[in-house]
Amino acid sequence: MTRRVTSFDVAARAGVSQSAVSRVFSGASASKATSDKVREAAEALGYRPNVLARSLITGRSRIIGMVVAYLGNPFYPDALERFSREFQDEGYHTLVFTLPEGAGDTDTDRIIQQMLDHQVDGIVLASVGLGDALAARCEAAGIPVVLFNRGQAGSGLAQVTSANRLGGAKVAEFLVAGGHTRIGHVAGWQGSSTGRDRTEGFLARLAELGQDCVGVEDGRYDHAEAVRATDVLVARGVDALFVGNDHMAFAVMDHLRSALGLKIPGDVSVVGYDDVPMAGFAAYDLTTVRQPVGRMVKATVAALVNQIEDKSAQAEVTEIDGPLILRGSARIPEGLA
Amino acid sequence: MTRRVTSFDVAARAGVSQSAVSRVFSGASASKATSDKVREAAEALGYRPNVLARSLITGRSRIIGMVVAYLGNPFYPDALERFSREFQDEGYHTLVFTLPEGAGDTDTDRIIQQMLDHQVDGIVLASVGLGDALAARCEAAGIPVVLFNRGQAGSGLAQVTSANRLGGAKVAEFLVAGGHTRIGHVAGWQGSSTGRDRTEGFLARLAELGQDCVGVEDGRYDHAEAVRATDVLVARGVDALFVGNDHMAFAVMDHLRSALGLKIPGDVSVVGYDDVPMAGFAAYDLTTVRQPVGRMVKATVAALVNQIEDKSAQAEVTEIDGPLILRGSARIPEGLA
DNA sequence: CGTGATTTTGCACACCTATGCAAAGCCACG
DNA sequence: CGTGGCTTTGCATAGGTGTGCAAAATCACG
Repeated sequence: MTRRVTSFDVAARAGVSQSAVSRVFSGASASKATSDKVREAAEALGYRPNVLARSLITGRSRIIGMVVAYLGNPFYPDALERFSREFQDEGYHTLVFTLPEGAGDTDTDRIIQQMLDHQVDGIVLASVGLGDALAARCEAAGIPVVLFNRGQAGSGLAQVTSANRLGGAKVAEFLVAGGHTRIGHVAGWQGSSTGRDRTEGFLARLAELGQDCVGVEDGRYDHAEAVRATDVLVARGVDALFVGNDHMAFAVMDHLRSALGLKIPGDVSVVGYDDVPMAGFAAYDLTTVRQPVGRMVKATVAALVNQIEDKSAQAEVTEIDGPLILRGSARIPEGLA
Repeated sequence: MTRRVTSFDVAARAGVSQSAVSRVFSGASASKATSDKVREAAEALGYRPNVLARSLITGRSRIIGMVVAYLGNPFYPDALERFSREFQDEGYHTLVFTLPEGAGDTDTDRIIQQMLDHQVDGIVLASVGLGDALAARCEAAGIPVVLFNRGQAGSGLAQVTSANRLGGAKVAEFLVAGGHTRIGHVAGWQGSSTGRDRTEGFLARLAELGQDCVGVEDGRYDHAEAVRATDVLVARGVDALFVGNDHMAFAVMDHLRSALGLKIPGDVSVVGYDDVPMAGFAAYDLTTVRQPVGRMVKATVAALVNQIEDKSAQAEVTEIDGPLILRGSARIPEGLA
């Protein structure tokens, strides 16, 4: 185990002081001459600055804490992968924190502490299921936070979501235009802003169009709950279902077709939300509102980096619109094909 | 921004030296009396040891570098989530590194350097697609490495996989027992040990049973390639397909049913590999060989932690057997129902 | 060449904890 | 009470970098 090569070694070889080496590598001012000498020596010795020592002294780790709760919904792995890439490009790295199943306050506190311990420069809260306590405590710790795919009214926190109300409204218009009269809604978890907003936008537009909603059942973003909700709504004789996210929509479709023997969209139209890759698979061919993950991630990264580098920057609230993707799981209105 | 509370602050308040504080928190010997005083003072001040300073001096960061390439295959998010949990339980954290699409040597080198920069204590290479160069360089850097779901013969590296040859063999037996006579194989990428092993085990057992294989096409773990392979094999009149992983199997099934109008398992039986959660969804109901993710992850974590804590520990090669899960995508032999 | 303005450089210290070493404390036993 | 063995404690330093400050070097200009 050969000892690490330090800035002193480079300094000695280049015939300058250690601080000169430091300055060259941290981008501070240095004359062309010394800069060249230093780089050459560093190259020869294979020197790389020690990130830990640097972080210790600057108080900035160039690490982003990423809190996720449930990667079973394919929307999140997709986002995570993009986050990792984007942050890498910005010179940051991604430390993943996973919240246990039934995350209590104890767990939340532990996670926060661990993030503080590692002196993360910023935090992405990427799960709808995270308690407000977490966000509040991050904020209190003075670390920039951006909520991803999750809002929190009046929190003053930066947040990036898709235009959930608008998205819900689009679905309402689409289903009504399709001639559906008995429309039901398997809602996303109503404890989450994302779930609530989609539901609100959907119901509001439905009302504006003079349509009743046959029923709203909270699917809690859960497979089994979604199935239960489907049973309830089918019993009321729905001819269309708006499901709070794609992941639940798959469960709903499976149940409709296999257990209940219904045709999609013959008997029931189904519309989802997210447009995860799987939604395009032929087995589901799901009509759904696209969340533009790519742009959402970019916006989140930009907002976070901005806050990190300029602490006075105020938290932005970003909503990104996404189109309704027409596929085969829902009857398509005349003239839209 | 209030200054961090350091071990000196705690020491002052507790009336002991800084080293006493350090010893209490690093688990070294200390008398009950001082230990109590220190803990009390720490509690009162809200002290937590600075991980960076600790890492700097001990040379151990308690961070694991996790290299993944493609989270689109749901097997990996599942694994990642479990890794994160398991490592958290062991007091480690997970730094995620994402390999760009067409990862060249330049990218590889950059990733390695970044991991070295952060002084990760260990590395999990969790993708079949990673070049050997990466593994070799990690090894050379003297950092413990474990290959997850990926082998490399003669590399001397620790590795954890499922029993891929055996799994392939099980599928062969199952399909033959089911009375299939024109069996084809959409193989996993033959550049990966995982893909090769499954194929070898499958073909070998098929031969032992006196069955020909109608054809083997490399699906490269890719959606489009799998579809292409399916076309080729269907043209040769297959009545059963063994597909190298579930992710491709979904594409194959979609194509068989939607584009080619074939019934599963009426016209063609399909068997996959992995048993990702989606395989159980009614739309696919895929018969497949289960990779026991939970146990594989635990084994990987154990092996890595073991290597980290005892550098002389030699690299183990672990193969974990998984059962064939019978579902509806393939004809079930008499007497097995 | 002299002088002031500006850039570059080196010194020394800070960041915060772990740990080797020696001194001090404790205990038991004769 | 004295002595030896063992545990506990404090001192001082290392780990590798960034940065304020003052000295030195460079530059521009009269």
